[in-house]
Amino acid sequence: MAIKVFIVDDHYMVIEGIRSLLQNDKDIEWAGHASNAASCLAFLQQQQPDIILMDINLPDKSGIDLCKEVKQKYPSVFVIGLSTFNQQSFIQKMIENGASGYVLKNATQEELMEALAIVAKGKVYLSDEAAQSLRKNNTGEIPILTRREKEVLTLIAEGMTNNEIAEKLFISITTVDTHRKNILAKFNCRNIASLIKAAMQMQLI
Amino acid sequence: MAIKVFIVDDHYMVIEGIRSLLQNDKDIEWAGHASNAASCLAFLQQQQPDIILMDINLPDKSGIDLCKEVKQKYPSVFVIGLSTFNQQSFIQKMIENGASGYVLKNATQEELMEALAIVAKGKVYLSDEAAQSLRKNNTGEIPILTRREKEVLTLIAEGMTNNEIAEKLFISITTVDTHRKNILAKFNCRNIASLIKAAMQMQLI
DNA sequence: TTGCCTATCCCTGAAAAACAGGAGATTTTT
DNA sequence: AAAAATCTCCTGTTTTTCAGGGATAGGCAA
Repeated sequence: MAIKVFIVDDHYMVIEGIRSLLQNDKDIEWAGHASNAASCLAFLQQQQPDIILMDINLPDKSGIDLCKEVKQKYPSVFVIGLSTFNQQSFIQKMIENGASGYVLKNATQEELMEALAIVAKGKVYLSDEAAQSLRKNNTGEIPILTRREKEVLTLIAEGMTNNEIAEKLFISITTVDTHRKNILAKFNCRNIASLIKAAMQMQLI
Repeated sequence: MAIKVFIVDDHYMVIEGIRSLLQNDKDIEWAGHASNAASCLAFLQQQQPDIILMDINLPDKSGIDLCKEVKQKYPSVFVIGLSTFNQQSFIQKMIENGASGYVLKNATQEELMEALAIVAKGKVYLSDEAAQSLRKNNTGEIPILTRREKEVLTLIAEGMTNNEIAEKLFISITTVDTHRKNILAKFNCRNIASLIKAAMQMQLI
């Protein structure tokens, strides 16, 4: 029985690319495509494919969130993350949210077919690069920030000084500084520059 | 006579998508593809296509720089920028560097064909969204950094102190400080936190 | 209730960076 | 060749950040 594959990606050319890669394979059935999370969910109400190839960057909702929602509502549908970014934090998040695989957009046809075959069996497929970046750099875990810390982090990223943040939040400068210190520790960063970079990469800002 | 089209994009699926979009058109001849700037330039030494569809995010060099280089060496080759990002700063830069068009990756087949046809005639094509974002929002201008400044910015983002950067680049601390100062001025940022955020958003890091 | 944990709060002193304001040397552009 | 941009370096002052430390309030579990 052919594997029914559905695609969510806001780039027409990527959809077209995948379609052309899959169309000649008899084991694959093209279930359709969506260019945003909303129409993907609408489609799933009508019918469920076997596998969804899901872009991480969607216009209305991140693929990471969409994945979670889909797996909650339709646990039998397998999700493969699709992304330009070989970022372990993304990969990790997708897997945590129930994805069965992660494939980079520069993957070859063989890789893609392999991923679909393996995931269809209920196993997990990670493209080589993805697996590699998951293994090394275990530092890439997303730190858990408290409400206050998130607040402070956001304000820091907006360019405010400790002084200004303190005034805004009605707390002492030294308190802001402590938060800052704790955030740095959680991110394992030496200074604000690398912190902001890391936080941006993890899409926390 | 068919238009010879060459593609530079590091995403296999995008290349495949475009190929499948173009392959049935008799006015289009597929000249080939490259996945990075270097092999694109190597190809051009052998032969020149009529139009290059050029991704802005290449692994070895930005499409913006590559465009400049290509137009310098082969002025008769037309370049169409290809990108996920509808950012007027990118569009502007590409046009400044001699590109004849800018198409988003979520463009339809018709748009793409139209762009190729118009550009082949020597005119400029901008996708509707691109044109629109060129008109409004002059705020998103990408600052022009010198080579040294880019270098320093990158090291700052990696969390290095002025001192360390100075050692690494074999220049004085005060020089690093000057670069830092100039970068902040160019970005119109108050401090490093907001600078890094801005630079990340502009994909400069 | 007591004890533990976490989030929140605060302090000091040293290090680092930002800011102001200059200036000479080299490379690129015109 | 002249003008403009870039890279280099300086002094001194102010501000911010960093790295120690410690205190308090609230939630939760034994």
